[in-house]
Amino acid sequence: MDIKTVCLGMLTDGPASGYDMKKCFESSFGHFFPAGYGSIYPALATLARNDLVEFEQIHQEGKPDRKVYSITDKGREELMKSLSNPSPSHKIRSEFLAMLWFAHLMDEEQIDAVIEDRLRDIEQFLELIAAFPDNDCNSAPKGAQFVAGYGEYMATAFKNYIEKNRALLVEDAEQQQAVAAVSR
Amino acid sequence: MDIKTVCLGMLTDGPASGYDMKKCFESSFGHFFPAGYGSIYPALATLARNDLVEFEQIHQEGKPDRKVYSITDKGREELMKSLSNPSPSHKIRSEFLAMLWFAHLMDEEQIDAVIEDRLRDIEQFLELIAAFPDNDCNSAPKGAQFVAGYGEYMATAFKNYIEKNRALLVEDAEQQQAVAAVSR
DNA sequence: GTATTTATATATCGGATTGATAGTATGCCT
DNA sequence: AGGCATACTATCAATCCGATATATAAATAC
Repeated sequence: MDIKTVCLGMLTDGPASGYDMKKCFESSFGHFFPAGYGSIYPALATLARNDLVEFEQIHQEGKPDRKVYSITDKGREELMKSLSNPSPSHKIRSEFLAMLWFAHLMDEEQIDAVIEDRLRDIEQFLELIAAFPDNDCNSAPKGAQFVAGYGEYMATAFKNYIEKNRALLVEDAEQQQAVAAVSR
Repeated sequence: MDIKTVCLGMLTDGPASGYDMKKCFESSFGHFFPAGYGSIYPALATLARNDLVEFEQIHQEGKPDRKVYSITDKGREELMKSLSNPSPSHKIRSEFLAMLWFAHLMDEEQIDAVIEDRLRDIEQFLELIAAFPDNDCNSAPKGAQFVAGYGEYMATAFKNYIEKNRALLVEDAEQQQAVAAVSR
């Protein structure tokens, strides 16, 4: 289940260009499996080299050519093989949490700024997901609904946790400042 | 906030070797910011080259030498600069969710296996975090408590979501099988 | 009426990260 | 005797990521 596999999976829904796929990553997929052009185009090139996808070059007036990719039978086989992996990974990489681990080295303003930024991000994500599936790159089979539901559920939980526990961090900073004031 | 910065942060808690730090990543840090030897040793080498850390080579009888790293004043400055970034990232990369997005291409057994595997993983994580902070690489300041609390809260939420919604995925598979049976 | 931004599309490059592997020595289990 | 765990170091190929380049048209801003 690397980016190549995800691209293959997207193509089971119909032919698409690299640009189309990027939009799909932005609108929904990217929230649990991010990818930019630097990943997508090389992935498609490799897939094509291995005959797992094929493409048709379509000329457009006033716009760059499109390369529309479709999955091949060999590609479908490969995809099925990937989907039979019984223990797919699930990883978080959070500068946010890493930073707050060191909250005792930060001052109150910094902590607040970081937390507000994250809350904004979560809010934005919840808005985006509320528009699902209309907005989306495919017409929401059950799996996609499950995943979108996960996104909403977990984002809400995240928000709740921050709101309930942020005081823990900032009080600590206030306390330290108070201690510092006394010791002066 | 890359791995170099995280290593710097860890060293504010006292000197440590690359091996020590790896253990710290395994026991707690790795759950929101994974890193292996392939990241840690090059990071320490670069930090040392830039005088952000210094190290002492300690010979041991019957064991390989240890390189014990400490943060320098220049390193502390650099760390503070990194901690002033007001919008640290927070990313998920989940083969698990990517796979289930394509649940309609999988059969019931595969889906079940994947979900059971994830539930086992979550359970294991909850056990690990229950042992915090005793078990851990440092004595839990507020920030670390906040982050550990996040881990527990979110893992529990994840478990709940799966348990409440897994039927959605499997029923779908059953339904499809029923449809297939009728059309035969 | 020009300037900037947005949208459509491709693609690549340097740097960062990962997972696997290698090497070396002791001790413990069976 | 063989295999595995622990304690340390370290590197390498493969992959991935963020930023950037290129080109044109339409929309929006100033």
